[in-house]
Amino acid sequence: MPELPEVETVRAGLAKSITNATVTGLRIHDPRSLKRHLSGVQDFQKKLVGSKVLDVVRRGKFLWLPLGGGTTALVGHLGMSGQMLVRTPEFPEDKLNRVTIEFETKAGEALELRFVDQRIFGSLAIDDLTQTRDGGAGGFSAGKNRDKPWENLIPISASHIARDPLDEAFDKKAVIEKIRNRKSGIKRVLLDQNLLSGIGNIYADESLWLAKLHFDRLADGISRAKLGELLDISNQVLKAAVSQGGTSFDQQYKNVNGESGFFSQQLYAYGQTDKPCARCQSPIRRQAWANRGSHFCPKCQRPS
DNA sequence: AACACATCCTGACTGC
DNA sequence: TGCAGTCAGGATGTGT
Repeated sequence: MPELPEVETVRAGLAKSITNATVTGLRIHDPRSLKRHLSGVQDFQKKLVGSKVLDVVRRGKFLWLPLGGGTTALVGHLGMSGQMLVRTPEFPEDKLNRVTIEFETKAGEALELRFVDQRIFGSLAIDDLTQTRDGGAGGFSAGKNRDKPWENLIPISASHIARDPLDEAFDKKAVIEKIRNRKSGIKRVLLDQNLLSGIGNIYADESLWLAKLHFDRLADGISRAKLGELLDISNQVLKAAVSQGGTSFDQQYKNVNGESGFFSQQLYAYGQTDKPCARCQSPIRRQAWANRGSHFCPKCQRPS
């Protein structure tokens, strides 16, 4: 599913419903969803149940919920098909639910967080928080609060993830220089979460269409000015998609209430195979690429 | 370090 | 209806 805008929509939903809630129980329906918690499901349960959720933080496509004393967090990644649904206990069972976390909110209400994931590429884990590499904030969470002791911490398992284009501390100039040192095609570079995070197949294709760049254009052959334009475009696309609650193509992406996002109505390239390019009317093409697909306009986006 | 690939999985959908 | 084939918003470990 989910790239930055979808994960941010989930983050905001979780923050609203379970900040300051306490974990009262755990039901594991498929332990494979906890495979990234290396010390086993017993340990996961022991560290989670009884903890209070202090905050909900995101960097790129990683989410984490600082717990208890603020030195550990529940780390979630949605992979290709993960959903985090917030339900009341009476709400009918959700299909493909892998893990249920039971909460009591500050107001005393019982809620469940259901981790639904068709393909099981997503995961939940408890991880220790560590200082960020650049000393800045770990990630984004609403309401800046310098009193949050976990402000400048990040889960060890996400500490290699670069800042995303919506991050206040995103260093555009530095990222441009790094891109200029890459000999891969520009799309591969855009998808490299160690260089900049949050962009996946949809928003890569959209950004490249808007910038009129072919996905296989060698990154080191693109001017600094053009790369700056591309990063600005990515920033705008991600922001616009966040404002629409993300992109829902099928039943895979839903917010915490099980609702779809609306950004699919504003896509120019991704999923638009054979439809006319909005600029030049040439049919958009889908080309097999790196075990997935690239959507582009063969006229507006030339390989060289 | 950087790069290209294979791999982890299930279910929905298409066409015969 | 059944069955094979195709497709899917991602990260990671591997060998070079």
